[in-house]
Parts: sequence; C-alpha cells; structure tokens
Amino acid sequence: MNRPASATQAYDKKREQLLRAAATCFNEKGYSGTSLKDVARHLGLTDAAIYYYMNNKRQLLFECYLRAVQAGEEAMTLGEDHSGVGLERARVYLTRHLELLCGESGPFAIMSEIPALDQEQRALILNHSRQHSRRFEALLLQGVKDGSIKDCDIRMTGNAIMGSINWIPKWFRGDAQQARQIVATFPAVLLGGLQCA
Amino acid sequence: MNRPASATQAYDKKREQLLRAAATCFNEKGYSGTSLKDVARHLGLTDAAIYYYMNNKRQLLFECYLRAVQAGEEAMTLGEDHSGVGLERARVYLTRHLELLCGESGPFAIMSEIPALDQEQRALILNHSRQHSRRFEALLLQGVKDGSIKDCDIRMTGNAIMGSINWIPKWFRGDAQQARQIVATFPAVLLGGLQCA
DNA sequence: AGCCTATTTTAATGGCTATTAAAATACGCT
DNA sequence: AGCGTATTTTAATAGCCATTAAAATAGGCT
Repeated sequence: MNRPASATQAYDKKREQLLRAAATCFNEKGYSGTSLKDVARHLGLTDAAIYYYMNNKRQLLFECYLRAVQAGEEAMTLGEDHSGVGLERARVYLTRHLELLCGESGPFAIMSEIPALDQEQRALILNHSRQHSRRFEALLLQGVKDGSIKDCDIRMTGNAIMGSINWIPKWFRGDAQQARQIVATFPAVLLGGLQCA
Repeated sequence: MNRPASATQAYDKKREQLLRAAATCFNEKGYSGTSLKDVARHLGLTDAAIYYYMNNKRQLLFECYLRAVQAGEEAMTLGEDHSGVGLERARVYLTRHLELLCGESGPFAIMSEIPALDQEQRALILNHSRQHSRRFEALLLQGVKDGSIKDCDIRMTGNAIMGSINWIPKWFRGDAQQARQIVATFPAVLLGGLQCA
C-alpha cells in the first residue's frame, strides 16, 4: 500500500521511545541485567512487540550507542569549528556535549557494554569512540601549542576528562535543575586545571 | 580437625584471587553478562567450585564492592588526617585512592551494578558510597572556607571528580606504566581547576 | 459494513546459567 | 600404606529469557 508518511512517522517516533526506554534500563541494570520485558514495560507493551521495531536485543544496544556517539560527534565538530585557542575550543565541545547528554534528547546509554555487541557493531562503535578521543586530544594538543593549555600528559588528561563525562548517565536522572548545574560546573572543573599559569 | 593456619591461609588466598577474577570479568562484561564459568576459567576451575568459596554469585559482587569501598575509605581517611588546607587534603586523598585503584591490590570492580545486589547488601554499599561522597564534599567545603579552593557548586564538583575515578576500572588494565601516569596526571587535572586565582 | 494493513499479543521453543548434591580426587599426616 | 579432610568435578534441576510463528486486535479508507 501507499504507506503514507503519517504511518512511518508514528513508527519512527515509537522506535525513538523504544531506544530511550532501553537506555534507561541499560543505565540502571546493565545490558544483560535488562530483559526485553523490562524495556517493554516502559512502553506498556509485551516483550515480543519489541521485535516489530528491532531485530533483536543487541540491535537495541547498538542503536543506543549510535545515538550516544552521534551526540559526541556533533559536539566535537562544534568545538573544532569554533574559532579560538585550544582551551576555548575544548570548552565549547565539552559544554555542548554536556548539554546534549543532559538535555531533552536524552537519556543516552552509558557506553560500558561494548563487549556485548557483535563483531561488526563493536568495531564500528570502538572506531567512533577512539576517533572521538583522538579528536579531543588534538584539541588539547593545539591548546598546548598555542599556549592556552599547560604542558601535560595529553592522553591521560583526556582520559580523566572523558571518564567524568562517561559516568554521567550512571547517576543523572533527567532533572532539569541538575542539568543546568552540570553544564555550569563540569567545564570549569574539568578544564580549569589545564589553564596556563 | 585442627584446621591449621596453613589450610585457612590457602583458602583465604584463593578467595582473594576469586574476587580479583570476578572483578576483572565484571569490569569487562558486566555482572549479568558474566557467567560463573567465565570467572572459574580465570582460575582453571569449574563453575561449581566457586561455591566452595562463595555462597552465590551475588556474594561475589558484594564482596568486590566491599573491597572497592574499603580502598576508598582508607584513602579518604588518609586525606582527612593530613594536616594542611582543604585542597591539599583533597589531593592526598585523591592521589592515594588512585594509587590503590591502579596498584597491586587491584583490580577493583567498577561500582556500576548496585541494583543487582539484594536489599541489605545494596543498602550497605549505598551507605558507604554516600558517606564517601559526603566526606569528599566536606574536604572541598573546608577548602573553600580556608581559601584554598575557589567558590563552586560543591556537590557537582564532587560528582565531576568522582565520576572520573569511578570510570577508571572500565579502561585501566593493570599496566604499571599507565598506573604511574594516572597517579601523576589525574590529581593535577581534577583539582587544578579548583585552585584559587 | 468490510477490507487491508499496522500493531500487538499469545503460545511455543531452546539455550544458557545459577545452584545443589553426590561422587571423585588430592593431599597432609601418622 | 592408609585415614581423614580439603578441594574439585560430574551430573541433574529448575528458572529465566531471547526469539519466532501464528493468531488476534485496531484503525483508516472505500
């Protein structure tokens, strides 16, 4: 039939809700600790209904990670495109990433169960993840070179900052007030230590 | 019989190894994603043999968390007992915590699956965890009052710093070189931003 | 009303895994 | 060698859960 846009739109919308419900569950109880029944309950459905929207449980995790990765990339690109010294660009990225993580498009899944993906999915996500780290390290290096960031172990500095961000989905529960505090405080804390004396 | 110390010592030693193996598995694949067979394989045993040392799988997670919590408390106490301004005490704590996390007594389990514990275990661990946060916030507050730390949202600042630490078990794999870098870099990055201008 | 499709449910199936009990093995000690 | 305990394995049980196919429902369109 002529599957009019209205139908597909409803489908896509519900698919989104499904991913959000899954992210919520995964963040709370982990991937394997979450049953499809858990996810379905969030939407008032039966577990089997999920297969109308998703091939299998792994796909659910994979697409959650895709969403998370895309948010990171959007923020990173914004930082890279910003004109200014390295420290400023890092701040633009970081702030935007936090806004996304804690904003209306959430919740996002904590990226802690990459081993649960299958070969190809894992490779793809790991790729994005490593790219993200490298791009951030590039911003830091730039900052060191342009004198806005003090000399430091760039790899470890990146690890320290990224870890703080990665952990957020574990405790942030969508409170708007808290979201503002995160966006206001995290960049200051995480980047303040890098400033040149 | 006269269960001589030698026997109990061997038992305790193997129990420790078991906890370390479990922590390794849990960090990689999550609590539910880890089968007792996985853990047993690390020790060259069968899954059923684990029950000689542990009541059940949950107990394994619980005792992993106890170890992690104790390491944090040891470090926190060291910081609190140190004489100096708030920022210095926070640095002592943080450095020691990192040394422990990345040192010979590891690996420690990432504390991300508290919901998998049963009622009492969960309450106990949550209690310790919250105490830990409050004690750290107290150090920060002290720093603000004695002028070593700039005015900031203490709760969120604590969240930012703790998140970075909490995430470490997810990527640190026991490399000694890396451990040194972590201990050298993390305190500078995570506390540098708090210094008064 | 009645058709056609979209959506959801019901009802299997099979595999994995925690847990237990009983049997087997290893090992120190006499 | 042989007893007695410590440790580990084998084998069985039972429950949960992902996945599938077929049946049921709902809603738009004519």
